[in-house]
Amino acid sequence: MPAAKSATADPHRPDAKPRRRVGRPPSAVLDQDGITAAGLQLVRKSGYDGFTMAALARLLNVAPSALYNHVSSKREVLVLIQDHLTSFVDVSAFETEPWEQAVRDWAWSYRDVFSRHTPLIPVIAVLPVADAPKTLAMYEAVSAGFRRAGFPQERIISAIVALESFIFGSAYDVTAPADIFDSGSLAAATPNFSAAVASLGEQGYANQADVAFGLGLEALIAGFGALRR
Amino acid sequence: MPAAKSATADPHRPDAKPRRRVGRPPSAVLDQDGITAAGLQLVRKSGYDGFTMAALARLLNVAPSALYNHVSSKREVLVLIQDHLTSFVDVSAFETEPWEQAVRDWAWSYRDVFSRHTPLIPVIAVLPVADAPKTLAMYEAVSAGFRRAGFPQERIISAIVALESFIFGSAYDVTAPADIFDSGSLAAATPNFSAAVASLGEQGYANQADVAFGLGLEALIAGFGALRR
DNA sequence: CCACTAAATGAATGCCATTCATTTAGGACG
DNA sequence: CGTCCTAAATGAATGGCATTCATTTAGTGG
Repeated sequence: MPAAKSATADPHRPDAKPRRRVGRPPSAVLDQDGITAAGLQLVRKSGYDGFTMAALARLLNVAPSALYNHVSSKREVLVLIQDHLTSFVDVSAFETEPWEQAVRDWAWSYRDVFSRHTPLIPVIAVLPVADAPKTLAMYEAVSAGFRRAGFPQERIISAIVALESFIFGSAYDVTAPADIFDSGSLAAATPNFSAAVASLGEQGYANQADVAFGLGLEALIAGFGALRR
Repeated sequence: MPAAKSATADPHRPDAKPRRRVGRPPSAVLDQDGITAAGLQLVRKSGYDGFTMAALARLLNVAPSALYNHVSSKREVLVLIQDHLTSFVDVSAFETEPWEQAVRDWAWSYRDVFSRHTPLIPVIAVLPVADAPKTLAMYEAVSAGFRRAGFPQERIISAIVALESFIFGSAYDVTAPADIFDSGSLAAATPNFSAAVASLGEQGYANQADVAFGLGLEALIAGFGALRR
């Protein structure tokens, strides 16, 4: 598609405005894939605060109301972005690695993807899988891996849900400020907690959030591994 | 405090309006505790969608702008509510029960409280503890329990963070629709996943979310219990 | 060829958090 | 006892937001 030539008024600074005349255009400007791609681009540039329907429309060189011919709400755009992001979660290890390592690789990848998109978590967590085909594909790959590893059928979903819950919660941690556990002036009143925080700081350790995630993940893998038969 | 008498105009339906004349009132109408209590009441009645500064002001019989003499933003009200709710989390078992049971009781209680307040989770997860004294008190009680149980000092915070992440993620599950795993028309393409969902449904089991939470929690307790010395 | 429907614009609408000027009252200090 | 300073209320903006609606134009199926 060629860049729209400036054919009308105001040959000034702010270029690239919805310079298109009223009425249905010869060929459709928008579709769900394009909206999804632009949405992701906008989020990466401006974050979820800057992600507004108006800004999305501007990026797509379209009037805001045009978006509503293709999605029914802003929430639906978020769902499209979420589902697209899920295709970046790496499930390949379920084909190549033993179960423990596959779960480990998948979980780290899943957490990393959504730690940069925590505002989507409230959306994902209650979204029917039928509304998100790529997400469903991820579940299929993971479920298959669990079945092949000898998991009893009726425990597979519960185990995945538990892992996912841990992953979502941990994704928030990644974004927390480094000094989140500074008790400040109340430190004297919380000796046990403050001492624990201090001794954690003494280790030159890597990322605080990574340590906690690794610790919890290994416990879950060990615990769930025992369910196999 | 006696109900404000109708002293002015408009003796019509909508009673209880900010019928107070301009200027500083003889004694302060608002304070943070009152705002917190009204906020919680409003959330219980109208949910987080209905929780607006205007609605909160109406409940307190005050103009919306008056709130800003006591809090700097809506987010601060949410923080006040969050901290207040945390005092409902039961940490008493750390004084009376063995470590495993204490963690179990605490975790279930924590999840139950916030499963009815999931919109607070993004706020809590990145909130410096110094801004939430009751939350800090909870951490102190839990840390003390871990120390007494023989946990190495430098692992206590990571273990608590991991548990908390799991708890927050699981709180969302509680609110998910029951049919969230219906794959609908795509079921044929996801045989492993669909079979797992079906066999889960066959058990007459209790709450799906409770089963997953119990499963994950027991794995974490078992895994972390092994760290003690 | 004609009706129908899809896809754009642009102008509302209503809600929301927040700010600001203004008013009034209490308290500290002389 | 008066005079400032500051705290705490009102009410009127402000600007941003998602969403809706009337209107216009164009492609499509009978």
